Amino acid sequence: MANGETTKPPAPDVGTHPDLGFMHPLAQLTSLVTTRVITLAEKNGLTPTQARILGLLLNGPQRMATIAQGLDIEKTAMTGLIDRAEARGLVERTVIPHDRRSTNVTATPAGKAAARAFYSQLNDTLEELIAELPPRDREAFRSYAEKIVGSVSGVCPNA
Amino acid sequence: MANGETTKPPAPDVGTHPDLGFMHPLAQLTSLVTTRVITLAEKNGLTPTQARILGLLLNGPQRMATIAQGLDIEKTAMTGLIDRAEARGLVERTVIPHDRRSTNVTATPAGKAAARAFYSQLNDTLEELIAELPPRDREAFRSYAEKIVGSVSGVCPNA
DNA sequence: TATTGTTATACTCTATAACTATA
DNA sequence: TATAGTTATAGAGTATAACAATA
Repeated sequence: MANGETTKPPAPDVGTHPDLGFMHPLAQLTSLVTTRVITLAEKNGLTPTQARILGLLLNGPQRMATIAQGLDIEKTAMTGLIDRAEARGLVERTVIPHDRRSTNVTATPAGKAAARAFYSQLNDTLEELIAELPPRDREAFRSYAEKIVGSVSGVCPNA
Repeated sequence: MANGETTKPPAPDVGTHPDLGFMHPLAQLTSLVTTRVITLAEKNGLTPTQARILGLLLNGPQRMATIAQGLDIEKTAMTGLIDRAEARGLVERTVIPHDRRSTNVTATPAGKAAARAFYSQLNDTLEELIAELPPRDREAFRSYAEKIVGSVSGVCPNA
C-alpha cells in the first residue's frame, strides 16, 4: 500500500477437482493461511518477503548472505530485495569493520515496528482460525501441527 | 524446468523470533506445505499458478473471465498467464461460437496429465506429512483442518 | 584463490489504466 | 452502453552468469 505496492490480494475458492475429488483439506488450510499472510503483510505496508526479512532482522543485524540463507534464495536476489526495503525505510545497510566485503542489514525502527505488528497480528489471526474448533480440540490441533512440522527438517516460519 | 523455468526452490527455516517467541505452528505448517507445492509443481514442469489454472481446467474448458474469478486475479493478468501456458503447450485458446468476444481455454492432454500428476503427488505428499502423526490422530487432524476451512468462506484449494 | 556483494539479464506473477471488438 | 479480452506500463520476486572488491 504505502509506496505503490503491487502485492496481490487474497485468492478465494476455485471449486472442486472432478478427477481428483475435493482438494486435500491440508492444501485448503494452507491456502487459507497464505491468504491471511498476504493480507496482513499489505495491511502493515509490507510485502510477504519483506515481512520474512524483517522477521529475521528482529534477531539483530544480519549480513546479506545470512539473510539469503535464511530465506533460501540466491544471494543475487538479495541486492534488489534490500534495495527496495531500504527505499521504503524498512532497513539500512551498515558497514562491518572487520570485513569490508560484507554488509550488515539492520531493521529501522519503522521496519521493526511493522514486523512486530505483522507477526503479532498473524498470531492473532491464526488463533482465531483455531478458535473455530471446539475448545477441547484446539490444543490437540496445535500439537498435531507442531508434530508434523517437527518431523521435517527445514521449515520456514515466515510466510 | 521444461522451458527455462524460473520458479524457485523450497525455503527452509529462518530461526526464531525473539520478540515474538517461536513462530506459530500453523504458520510453520503452512510454509512447509507451500514448499512442497512449489517443489511438486516444478517437478511436473509447472509454476504454482499454472498448476492452479490447470486444476480449474480439469473441470473442462473455461472462459478467461471464469479462470480469473477462480484465481481471484484481475482479468488483465490472465492474458499473459494463458499466453505463457499456451506457449508451453499446457492449454489452448478456442473460440466460443455464440459470443465472439469470449475465449475458451482448454487444457491440452499434456496440460491435463501434468495437472493430474501434480495434484495426485500433492495429495500423496500431504498424506505423508499427516502420516507423521500416530495413526489414531490422523483422522482427527484431517477433520480439524476441514472444520477450520469450512468455517471460513473463500478458500482456494489450488496451491 | 576464495568469499561477499553487485550488475546484467531474463522470466513469472500481478496490478492499474486505456483500448478494441463484440453484444 | 456494457462486457470480454488485450495492450501498455510498472513493480515485486527470483534465477543464472559474469564481475569487482576484499580477504
